[in-house]
Amino acid sequence: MNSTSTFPTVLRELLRTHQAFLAYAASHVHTLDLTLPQYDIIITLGDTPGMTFKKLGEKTLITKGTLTGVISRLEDKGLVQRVASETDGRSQIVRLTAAGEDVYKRTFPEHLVFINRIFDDYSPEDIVNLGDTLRRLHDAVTALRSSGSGTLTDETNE
Amino acid sequence: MNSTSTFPTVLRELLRTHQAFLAYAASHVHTLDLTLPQYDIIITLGDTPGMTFKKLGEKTLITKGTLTGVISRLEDKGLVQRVASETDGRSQIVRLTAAGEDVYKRTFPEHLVFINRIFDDYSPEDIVNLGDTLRRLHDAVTALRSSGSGTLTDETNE
DNA sequence: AGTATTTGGTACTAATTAAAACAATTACCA
DNA sequence: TGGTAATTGTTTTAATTAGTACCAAATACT
Repeated sequence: MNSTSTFPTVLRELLRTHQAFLAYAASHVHTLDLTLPQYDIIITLGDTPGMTFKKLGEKTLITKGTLTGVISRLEDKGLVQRVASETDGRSQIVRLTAAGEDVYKRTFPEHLVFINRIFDDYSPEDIVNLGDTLRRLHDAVTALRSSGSGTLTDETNE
Repeated sequence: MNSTSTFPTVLRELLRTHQAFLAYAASHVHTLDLTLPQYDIIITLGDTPGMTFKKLGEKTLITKGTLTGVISRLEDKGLVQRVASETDGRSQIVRLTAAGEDVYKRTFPEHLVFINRIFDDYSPEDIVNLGDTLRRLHDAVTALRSSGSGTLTDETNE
């Protein structure tokens, strides 16, 4: 009824749902001896010729400082490699090694099946509505973030 | 169209929305020289006589191992205190100190206004629908988690 | 009573996270 | 052209996170 009720209820549900999804996804990824962010990198680089740290961070929503560590650990495992960009002396290109490609091709299809099992009871329309609902909330938050009190930049997609 | 499209689209939106909300909330909480989990503890303990580590973890969705560190840091700041339970020798009761109560009473109302600004363009019905949508997704995930491959217990809400 | 199991909290490790400071490079612009 | 600003990735720090092992207290079960 009053405005104080929306915060604890609705937004806790957002956190709870997010956590539940991460735990579910991690239960599969951990069988591959990879962490969730590490696997996120693998599937983002899959079927691409590699990409810049900057673009990789935008796609995976991982901050550049964090990304350095994640990539280094994947490099130690021999799954990705850094290549200096030829056009920009500041940039590093990250791409899968042969071993990384192998992990991607071998595990991604089953990962997709595992994840999509969540939506077994969703109709195509339900999924569209879910996406719309989340996008609206996202837009409502980011609209405030730019005008509010933070100094965060508005990171649009590509 | 095919099933591979649901994962990257819809679930990325969940992560993106979650991150955007955390960044927005943190922009306010950081002005209080507190982290988000720390402030979460403060507002959870506010208007209560204190509660057990276990219950505090359930309400804030923070794992017990993590909770020990967060509470210790709040204790160092003089905002909460540990009290041994009188009925159960294993339990510790965590409760706000006078200083903690003061922070809570002084900042929570404005925090609520800050957060609820997100829903300025939402009708009461929109908010109910948002909650329902998130809860359905949460239930879909946890239903799999118990039958799937993890050993996680089903933590129902009281 | 007496042992076994469970429970509540702590300690420890590896990884992620955000934030700020930094070096190298590029872009801009007057 | 020369100097300033912006960008890219690394480094460092403090905090959170999940997970495991561990300890003490409480409960269950003979």
